[in-house]
Amino acid sequence: MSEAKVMINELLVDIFNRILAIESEELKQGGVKLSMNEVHVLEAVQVVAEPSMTFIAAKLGITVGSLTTAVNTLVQKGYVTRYRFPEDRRKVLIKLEDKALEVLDIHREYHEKMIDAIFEDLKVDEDLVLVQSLSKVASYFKK
Amino acid sequence: MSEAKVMINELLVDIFNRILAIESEELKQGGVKLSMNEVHVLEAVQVVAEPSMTFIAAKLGITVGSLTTAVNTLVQKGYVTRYRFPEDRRKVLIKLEDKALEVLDIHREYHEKMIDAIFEDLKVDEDLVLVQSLSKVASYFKK
DNA sequence: TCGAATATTTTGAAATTCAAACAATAATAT
DNA sequence: ATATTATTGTTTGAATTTCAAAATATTCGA
Repeated sequence: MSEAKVMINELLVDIFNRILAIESEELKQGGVKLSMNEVHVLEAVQVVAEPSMTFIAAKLGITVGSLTTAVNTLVQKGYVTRYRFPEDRRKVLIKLEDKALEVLDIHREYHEKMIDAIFEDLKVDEDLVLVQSLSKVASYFKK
Repeated sequence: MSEAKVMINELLVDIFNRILAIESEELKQGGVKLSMNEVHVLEAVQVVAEPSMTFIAAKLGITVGSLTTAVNTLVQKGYVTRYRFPEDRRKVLIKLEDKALEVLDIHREYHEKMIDAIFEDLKVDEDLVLVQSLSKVASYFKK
């Protein structure tokens, strides 16, 4: 591997290893009582086009069974509610309650700070390269 | 947030959510019986300067107690051994056995394929931008 | 309508995690 | 030297998270 490749690899591994612990710490300081796992479920519900169990689980890379238990506790804590999708009553859709939206606001602020740190000092055409590079990583993981 | 920032954010979240499941699948197909967690422990042992429990746990972003249980099973399965560091007998250092090195070879191949996919079609000066951008993300997470 | 396919929950068990208590060794201060 | 404090790691006890497989409900297609 070339020097740049070795570096990219180490950086990705490092970021991956640290990100969860640090996000978790940030949330705790923001007064949020949920685990990172639970917050990521909320985030996926918000982002996914149709928030059914199957789609949310796919977005998170976990099984639907795992998601069921996660949603159980979130429902119990009052962050989300379940409802049947009228057009296809097999599907269970998840709705975010106000409590969840507050948490997601705090989490989004953290993400924005992170992204700003990345973009600091980058020029416009460099932004483009970064977006394209990350697109490649993402599509590599999707196929 | 600008459009580029929104995209970067979504890409990072996507990559993060998928990477574990896919790495795990790749390993299974390579005939490796270990979980991704266990493989990441081996990886950290290999990378860290002095493979003591504290340093390895810090590299992984988990508590030393959690690492102890992970190392217990890896010792039991014959992938690593523990030994006391003579210069400071409080420290327990971890040594990779041949079995572990084989697994890490398979895992490294996967990482190389991933990195190659990223670098495909990128030009040299674009490589530099990517490295610098990721360095920023990494240093953001370290401070 | 009947059987296959899809969507989700339940079940049972294993893996992973943490915080706090405990034990051993080293460093510092008195 | 010896007591105190700090560092390093393991153990404990409990909670969380995960999965695969079985069970249930609904929809779709023949």
